[in-house]
Formats: sequence, structure tokens, C-alpha cells
Amino acid sequence: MVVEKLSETELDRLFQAFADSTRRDIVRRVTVGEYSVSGLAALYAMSFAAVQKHVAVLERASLVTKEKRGRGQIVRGNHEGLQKARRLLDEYEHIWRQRAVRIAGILAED
Amino acid sequence: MVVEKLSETELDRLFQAFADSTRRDIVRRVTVGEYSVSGLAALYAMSFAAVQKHVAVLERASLVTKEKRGRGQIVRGNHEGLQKARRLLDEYEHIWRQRAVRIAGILAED
DNA sequence: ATAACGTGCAACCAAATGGTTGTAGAAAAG
DNA sequence: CTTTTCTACAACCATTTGGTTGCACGTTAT
Repeated sequence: MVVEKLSETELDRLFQAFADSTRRDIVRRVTVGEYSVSGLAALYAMSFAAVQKHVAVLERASLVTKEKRGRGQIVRGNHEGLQKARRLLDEYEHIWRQRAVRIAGILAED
Repeated sequence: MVVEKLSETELDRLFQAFADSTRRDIVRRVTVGEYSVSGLAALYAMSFAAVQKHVAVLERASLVTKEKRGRGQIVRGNHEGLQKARRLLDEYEHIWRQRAVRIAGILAED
């Protein structure tokens, strides 16, 4: 199995992208259905430009993709980015579990 | 099973905490062993105060805890915070999978 | 008692973030 | 062709972030 290495700045961008509730909501929505940028903008109490910026942050973090369709641009979720974030947290969990096992082993030595 | 609800600001703090490579490294280290704040500070090419701030960010996000011991203060990993972050990403994955199943279902209707 | 160590905190600074408004271009509708 | 719609982008502003230095205070060591 090829364990694709994640660069640190890539991870910075990924977690930074998740660190805003509006962006988390956008990810949720575009995972379920398709939305144009203006379609998303209509959902939130902020300017179009603000939502546009949030989408740009998500795009830079590889969590969504944009695709031109007619006069608009549709936003889709990108499963790969999500998996990368999950993979890192899984790694931490693994480290944690190893540590728990080691401690149990030490305690058993008495 | 009680599915403890995570507040949005709690999630903001959690992901924000992960969005810095120094902080991710600190989490990794304190999960494996025990470190004082100054012990951590010695590891990075930045001032003690900077590391102290990173630890404070992690503490606010419930990813680490601090405990006074003698003249120093030891930093430990907090499994609960890590699990919360993982749980959210799992939720997204679940939504994604449901969607994949639904699309497969639609295609099968032909 | 004095010196050294570990920590917390405040003040400061540059850069990034999250928002705004305004302008401009490309595609669709009239 | 003109108007409307959707998008992109620049300029601007306030706040937060990530770093610094300096000072104060409690704890350990000499």
C-alpha cells in the first residue's frame, strides 16, 4: 500500500479549512448535492464575495472542486481531501492505542 | 450510546488547533510521553513564550491538559478532544457514503 | 540568602483572516 | 443590442494569529 505522504502545509490548509462553521456547512451541503457559488451564497447571512472566499479556501485545501457549467460554476465535494484529514486523525488514534497497550504491558510486569 | 453534541465554536477551536504543524507535533509528542512546557520549548526553533501560547491553544481546544508538578507543569494528551474531531470527520464520511449508495440506487433504476 | 529555573502574562509587531463594497467581464435572457 | 445574472478580483478595514521581548513570581538548588 502506498501511504501517500501529506505535506505539512497541505495539512495546515486542510484543518484551517475545517476551522470555520460556514465552511463546514458548505462541505456538508456540496457533499450531498450540487450547488453553484451563488446558490451557496443565498444560504448565508453574508455577502456573495464572503462566500466566494470561503469556497476558495475549501478549494485550496482540496476539499471541493469547481467546474464551469454555462454561465455559472458548480461546486462539488472532493472525497480525497476529506480522507486525508481522516487519515491523519486515525494515525494519532493509532499512536494513542499503542501507548495504551505499552502502559498496560508495563503495569503487567509487576 | 450518548452522542454528545459538539458546539460549533468547540469545533472551530479543535480544527484551528490542528491547523499548525508545531501544534500537531506537540500533540503527537505528549500523546506518546510526558513533557514539561519548557521541555517542549527546547524542541523548537522559537521562543519559550511562543510554545507556551501553542500549548494554551491546544488546552483551550481540549486536546491537552496541564498539571502542576513541582516547579514545572507537565503537559499530557487528552484523548477525548481527538475523538471529537475524528467523530465529525466520520460523520462527513458517512454522509458521503450514503450519497454514493443513493447515486448507485438511481443508476440501478434503469 | 542568593542564584537559577520554569512559568505566566503583558505589550508589541507583522501577517493572515473574515468580512465589506465596488468594479469588470462572460454568458444567458429580454 | 441591452439587460440581467453569475462570477472574479481588488481595495479596504477590524480582528485574530503567531511570533517577539521583557518582567514578575513561585520553586528548587547552591
